[in-house]
Amino acid sequence: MNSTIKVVIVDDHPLIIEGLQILFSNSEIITITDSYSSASEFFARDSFDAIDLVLLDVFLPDMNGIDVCIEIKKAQPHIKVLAMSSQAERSIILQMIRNGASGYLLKSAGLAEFKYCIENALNGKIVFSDEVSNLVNQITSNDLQNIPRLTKREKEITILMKQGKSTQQIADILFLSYLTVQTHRRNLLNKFKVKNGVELINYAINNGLI
Amino acid sequence: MNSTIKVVIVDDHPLIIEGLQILFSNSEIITITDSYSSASEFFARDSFDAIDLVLLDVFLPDMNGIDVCIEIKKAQPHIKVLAMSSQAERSIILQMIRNGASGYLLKSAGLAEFKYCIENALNGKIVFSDEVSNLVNQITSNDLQNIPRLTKREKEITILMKQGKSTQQIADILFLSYLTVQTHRRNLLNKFKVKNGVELINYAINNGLI
DNA sequence: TAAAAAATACCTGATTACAGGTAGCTTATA
DNA sequence: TATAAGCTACCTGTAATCAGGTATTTTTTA
Repeated sequence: MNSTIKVVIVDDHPLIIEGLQILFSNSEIITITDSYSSASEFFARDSFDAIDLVLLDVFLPDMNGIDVCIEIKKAQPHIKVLAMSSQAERSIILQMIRNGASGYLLKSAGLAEFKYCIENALNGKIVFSDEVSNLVNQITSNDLQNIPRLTKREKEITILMKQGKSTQQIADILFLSYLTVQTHRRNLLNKFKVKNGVELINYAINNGLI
Repeated sequence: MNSTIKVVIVDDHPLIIEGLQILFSNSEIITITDSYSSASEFFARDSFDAIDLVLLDVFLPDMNGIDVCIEIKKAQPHIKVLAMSSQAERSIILQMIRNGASGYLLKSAGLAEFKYCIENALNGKIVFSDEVSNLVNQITSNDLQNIPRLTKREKEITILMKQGKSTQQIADILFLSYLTVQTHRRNLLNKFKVKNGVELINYAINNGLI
């Protein structure tokens, strides 16, 4: 029986993958078994049984890390997910943890932190790299309220709004009725309790929704 | 005589440093001679003569990459500077190049891109990793002219707009006439050649104006 | 497969933003 | 001290957004 921890990496930065592989190449506890540069590549795996933990980049080219985390935990609850990012954004950290992630690491974390966090995540702990810990400690009840998520259509429309497109232009681009886009816009404003498009975009950017 | 290219890394991500060192460990052309995790560590070197190129992270804990680049090029013009970042922000790319950097690489770039860019930067070329190239190619005459800067009043109003405040609310907050705020809004849209407030805010954020 | 969520579409009225022009006053700066 | 740049303010008309309600169809999920 093999008792090493089997870790896969999902990150679109080849350098990070290289670095992690070197880091754990001599480890008898942790083995990097595979690495993927996109979410879809990862999900295309044949089997997920032999995975103990996923080191997951928060910003991937095809999906955002929160959605990836949700999908992994839904389909393979035995897999621990450790989020990695270059920046520590409170809202993203919170959403990750809320959706089942075992922790959040900054890529600027030291090598020892990586090892420590992976091992402790496997033991069921919620782990953060040092800088993130400080942020997490500052979290108030205010931050704990759920941030509504965007549906596929809503995301499309939000991105077009961000580009300065008008309701009519968005309708033309997405082949929808002007009235449908109007409805989506209204739903978005209600959903996030904002008063206009400018505030909506600002909120969406700050919370990593687009 | 030694003809290898001597490269130093300035980056606060240990993983990236590891990755780059591995990447070039077998190279006969490129040698990583040193690495630093902050700008001040780098500037504390005894001598800069033996450096051909600096791989410079744009976001460092103590200084921003643009200022580091300016200092390097001022004190040691013979050193080529290659900027590295996780994100491709047009305004930062432009400012880097304007201040003497030889190129801009995304950390998500492939290993081959890193090699290619370092070698060509040494030959005096301006180099970009693939994704960045696309962005740079999109730079139109619109972007090449200097980005207009915000006046004090305009900045106040832009920030309030970002918060979702209406023209009337902004007028109340700043003790101005509704009509005055209207004029400022119009000037802002003209100045940045955008069509509406959403686009304005997006532009301002992307270009570090607010 | 039934229930819930998402996407689609329409109507109406009120509010706000956008676009054009004009102009006096203040504050830097050449 | 000119001259430019910035700030202030007004008028008018058009276009777009916001806010309320309703409702059918499709897709997802329990």
